[in-house]
Amino acid sequence: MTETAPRPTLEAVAARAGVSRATVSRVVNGGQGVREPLVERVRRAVEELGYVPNQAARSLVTKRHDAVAVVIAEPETRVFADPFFALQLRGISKELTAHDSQLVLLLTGGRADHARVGRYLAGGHVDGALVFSLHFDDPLPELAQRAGVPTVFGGRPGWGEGTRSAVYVDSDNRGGARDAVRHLVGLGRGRVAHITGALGQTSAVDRLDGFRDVMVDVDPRLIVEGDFTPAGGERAMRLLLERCPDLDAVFAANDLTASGALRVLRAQGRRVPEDVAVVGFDDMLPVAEQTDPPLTTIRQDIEEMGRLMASLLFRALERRGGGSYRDAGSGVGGGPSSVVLPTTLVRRASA
Amino acid sequence: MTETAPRPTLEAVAARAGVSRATVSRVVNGGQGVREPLVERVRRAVEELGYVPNQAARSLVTKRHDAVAVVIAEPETRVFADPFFALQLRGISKELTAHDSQLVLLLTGGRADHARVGRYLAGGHVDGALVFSLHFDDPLPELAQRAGVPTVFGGRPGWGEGTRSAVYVDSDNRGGARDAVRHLVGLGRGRVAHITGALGQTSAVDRLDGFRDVMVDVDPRLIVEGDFTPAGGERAMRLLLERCPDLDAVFAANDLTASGALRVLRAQGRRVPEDVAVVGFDDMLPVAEQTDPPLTTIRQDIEEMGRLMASLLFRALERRGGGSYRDAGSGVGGGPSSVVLPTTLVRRASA
DNA sequence: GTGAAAGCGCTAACAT
DNA sequence: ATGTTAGCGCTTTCAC
Repeated sequence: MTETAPRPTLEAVAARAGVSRATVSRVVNGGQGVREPLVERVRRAVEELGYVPNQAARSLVTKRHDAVAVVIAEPETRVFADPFFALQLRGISKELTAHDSQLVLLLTGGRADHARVGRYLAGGHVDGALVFSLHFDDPLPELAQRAGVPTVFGGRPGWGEGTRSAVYVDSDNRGGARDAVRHLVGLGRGRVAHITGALGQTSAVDRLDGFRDVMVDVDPRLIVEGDFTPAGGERAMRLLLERCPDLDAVFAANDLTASGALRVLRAQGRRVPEDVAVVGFDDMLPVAEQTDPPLTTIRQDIEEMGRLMASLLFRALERRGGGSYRDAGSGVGGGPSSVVLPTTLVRRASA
Repeated sequence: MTETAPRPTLEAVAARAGVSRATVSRVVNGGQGVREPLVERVRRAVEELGYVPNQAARSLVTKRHDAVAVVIAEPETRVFADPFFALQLRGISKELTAHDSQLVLLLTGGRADHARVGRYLAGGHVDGALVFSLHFDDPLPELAQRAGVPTVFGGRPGWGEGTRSAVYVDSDNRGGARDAVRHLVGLGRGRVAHITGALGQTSAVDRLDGFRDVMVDVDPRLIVEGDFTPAGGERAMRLLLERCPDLDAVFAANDLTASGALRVLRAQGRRVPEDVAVVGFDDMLPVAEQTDPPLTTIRQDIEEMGRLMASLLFRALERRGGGSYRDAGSGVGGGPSSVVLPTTLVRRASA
């Protein structure tokens, strides 16, 4: 175990350098308006003492934390099983680094954690929050709101109370779904099935809506609920083949679901795409390119979504000038507004 | 974007309840030694104002943060591609929740991030740190040490300067590897190959040592370096088949590596386990059970490792009584010491 | 049992 | 350009 070194304070550095605390503070924070010889003396003292500013003390007065919370409303197991989050975090991470902000990841796998997360956000540990994977009944938007923490959502939140003015970044789920289904129809398929995502999330609902936009009056047995996991895809596919052995195409709500469906199709001797054409959603490379056959899917730029979320958050932070974020943006009009990113069809072998 | 509510302070609550700040503080922190009617009044005021303590202010005086940093020295893409981390985090998460501590995840994908992580740790945001996936040249142990933050490592750290007294939790990598290789030998295999992990990490080195313990004087061409990823496993397996077409068994440094190796073996028409027997390491269920054929492997209880790391950290925190951790443990003798967990062979179809 | 007051370590006016 | 000083919001002696 590491030793307990009693950390030196500003005071100590000042004493050592023979200057006032204010001067040390100035040097530590960029050294503006301090003459060279003094800067040098202070720097040396800092070095010798191994001084590092106490952030709690600093935040107390500046109201800044240089940290942003990323809240993911899923249990660890799902978060880490789905490459989706990795990509999104990557985008966020890049943007935060550019703003010299720390990324603080909070996973909230269940009701019990919510209180803790709420306390953390309200406790003033972070300048803002990026919240993902919201479910319809989720209290998180409320919590963030009441905590007074500027928040940007990943994916359109379901309409909760205080969510009307929420800023979010989303993909054009409905439009992408329409493209996927039109592609299948264009291939001459008439019995197109849909395995939905977890319908507690707007992305799943939107994709279902897109499916329906094209397949009006579809046989309801051709729609089965999944949950965005491979296992869910397998289950749904089996059910589908049982109920509608004559289906000739499947639109799966995401690539993971499609991969499960493909396994079942192969196991039951259906050839893809000859007998059944399959289209996924996400274009998660490690999944879509590894399936057999490789997956035709709807691409969304997930990393960019993450980057954009962080970027919107910083824009908001600058506007409100919270704490010392006083290099406020030009700030004409209201805060930043939501963004919906386009999707594109990526054709591989499965459809 | 959420609105900016000016957060109420202790002072405000005190005024509203008609008591002193001290009393409010007492109530907020458990209400010991305050009479019932007052407690009630204060509670109501807290409720009405939506008061939440400012953690920066609190930490400034208590020196406690009720938060623990988990530092993973890998880029996001790897962290999220490897179920290993998910499991470990799960164990940690459980233990932290039990201690009502927040988990703050810091990913450090490159040299550039190290400074930021170091500053974060030294800045006094957390009570302790749990550090993973260390590489030999990693400056992280040094940083944590100098930051004066109690730290527990996941996996034996390579011997850096200040690492002599490091506390860590590890699996018996060497012993497990021996078991794996002995199992293969017991199956009558004579040409046993080894695909190593990333040799910059002690776990990979220890497993290689275990392999060598059993296969003394092994043909050096039977050892190929991998990197703990499926792609690395594929690459290594191809090289192995080219150099030693007569090999009849493979011990892969982890399950992910084994899965890559299996793909190549199948593609090249080798039957597993008839022609080539394969053993992995980790017993990562989503991987080991899904391969074709299911993988014989060495199980380590990863979740338990995580739980244990957190548990050791808390024990250390209690001992040092840092800040108000004054319910110090019985504290006889030195701090907690490292733990090495046993492994077990899990037999499936591949060997 | 309750309140008054002294800081925790830092930044930001304000003086000089 | 540098120093002095007043807090930031909270906990914690110490009196009452």
